[in-house]
Amino acid sequence: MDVPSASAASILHADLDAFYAAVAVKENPSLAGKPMAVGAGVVLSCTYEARVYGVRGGMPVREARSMCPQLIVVDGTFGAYTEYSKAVFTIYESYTPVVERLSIDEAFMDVSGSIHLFGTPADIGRSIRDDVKRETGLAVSVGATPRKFLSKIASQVAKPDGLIVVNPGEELEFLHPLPVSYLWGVGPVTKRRLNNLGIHTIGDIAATPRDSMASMLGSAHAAHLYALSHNLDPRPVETRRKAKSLSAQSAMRARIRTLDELLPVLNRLTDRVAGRMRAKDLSARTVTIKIRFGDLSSITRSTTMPTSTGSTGAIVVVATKMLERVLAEFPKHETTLLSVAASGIAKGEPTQLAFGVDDDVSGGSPRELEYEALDQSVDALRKRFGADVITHGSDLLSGRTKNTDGLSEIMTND
DNA sequence: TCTGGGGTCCTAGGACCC
DNA sequence: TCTGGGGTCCTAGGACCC
Repeated sequence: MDVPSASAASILHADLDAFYAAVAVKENPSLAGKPMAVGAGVVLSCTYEARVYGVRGGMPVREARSMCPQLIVVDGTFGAYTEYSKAVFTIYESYTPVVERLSIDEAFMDVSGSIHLFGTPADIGRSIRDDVKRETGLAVSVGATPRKFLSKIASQVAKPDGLIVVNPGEELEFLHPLPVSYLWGVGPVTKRRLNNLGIHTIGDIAATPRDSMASMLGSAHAAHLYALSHNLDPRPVETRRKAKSLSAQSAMRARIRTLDELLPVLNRLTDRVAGRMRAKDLSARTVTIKIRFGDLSSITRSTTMPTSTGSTGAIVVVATKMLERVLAEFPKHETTLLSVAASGIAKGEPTQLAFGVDDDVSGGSPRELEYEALDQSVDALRKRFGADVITHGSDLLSGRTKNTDGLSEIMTND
């Protein structure tokens, strides 16, 4: 009898092939077999027919077109992706309850408890691939090994439309000949640094003293890569992972410089972030804005509040102050991207009223603001601050806020 | 001719507290 | 009074992932 053991190849990594492009083809079969890319501005995903020409995800659409003039580009704004993703994850969950969602098209599964029901990890990998193809028409590549990071590598090697199983005892033989870029955490910069040290394969990392990598990469990064190269990765498959931050960003084609032009964007982004937080009953303490300039350099500014909030109004207040600061600091710069993020996320905060006190009515934006989270009624706030205008965050954003007497302004959001 | 919209983790310096 | 060490929090930047 098969005894499920921790050393079996029982961690699966499943990765849908060219997900966005594949869904686009399913929705519009006339695209089948043609070089096609999904994206606007940059390529999100492209068919294997397009990859033959060198087209890759992340590449500007313009560049992709120059490599492959007959490339068909569709914009990915249709909403079928989540439907397909849900159908696929339902299949995964029919094989094991231990499914860790990495993204819309990627998951880890621990099938060690499913072996007595469905067969070996290799059997399960084959069954999942068959089910996904039959029920959704999509190809999914699967890696099955004893370790998370190794399964992820195996599924990459298996692409397109493949299955690779690495059994206990075979890991290093599989791993060591591969180029370093297969490792999670090795991007262009790290690859270049490693290559400069004469390190090209994962086996080279394993044979290099940690200290000589640490001086180039930092100690944590070096230790991480060294561990992976020796097949050390104790991380379990986790079914639920709490979000640590939420963000929204917007790239701007028309380059803009002034606060007046940027504020509507800031308000819209903040409303998106805060709305998503409230929908999940979350609140956050730290607000970060990121600005990218015309020369592609970027800066971030963050503020940590004394307490968490999910209020659009409170976040707008804090973000606006930072934006004003940045514009004063870089007056000549064009802004090409603005991002608003909330981190330090907590769950189930009590009722909050975030408020700002505006003692300067001449400017369009609130100044000298305080913010707190209060468990007080609006009436109590009105008494305390003498406000005669109470506005909701959404009113603030739609521009219907009235700064009548300018005594103060209270923004609530509940 | 410069490229979207989400995320995670790490580092380093300074402030502050014990 | 001076000096030192350890720990935590905050800010800013950077690399990387899908």
